[in-house]
Amino acid sequence: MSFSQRVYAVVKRIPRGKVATYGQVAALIGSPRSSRFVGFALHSNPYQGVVPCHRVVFKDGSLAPGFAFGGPQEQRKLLEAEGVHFLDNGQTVTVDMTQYQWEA
DNA sequence: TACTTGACTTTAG
DNA sequence: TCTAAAGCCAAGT
Repeated sequence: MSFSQRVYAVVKRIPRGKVATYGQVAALIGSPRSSRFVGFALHSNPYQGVVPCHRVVFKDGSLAPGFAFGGPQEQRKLLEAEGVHFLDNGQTVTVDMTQYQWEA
């Protein structure tokens, strides 16, 4: 199983209504410092609709700016549709990690 | 075939 | 406490 396939396998395990961080996913596949490639693997996600890459966020709960989907707004909509609550301080929009972070 | 790049995190200064 | 740099690994050029 390739590195990217392991990434997809882990991300697919994230339940609806929960989110995980890049570092968390990287740690679960055995490479805690490979978070950069976790993002890269999701970027070239061949399983759209299968791998919920919108459930993967930054360590602080914020979303990837300008890259994901149609932008962070789109990712936010997907997560809110699953019941994930966002904290909007006017500047940045972040997921409430204390409540919604996935505990593997 | 080899080099560069990329949705990041962590550690050291 | 804040800033800077290193490290991870596969895909694209």
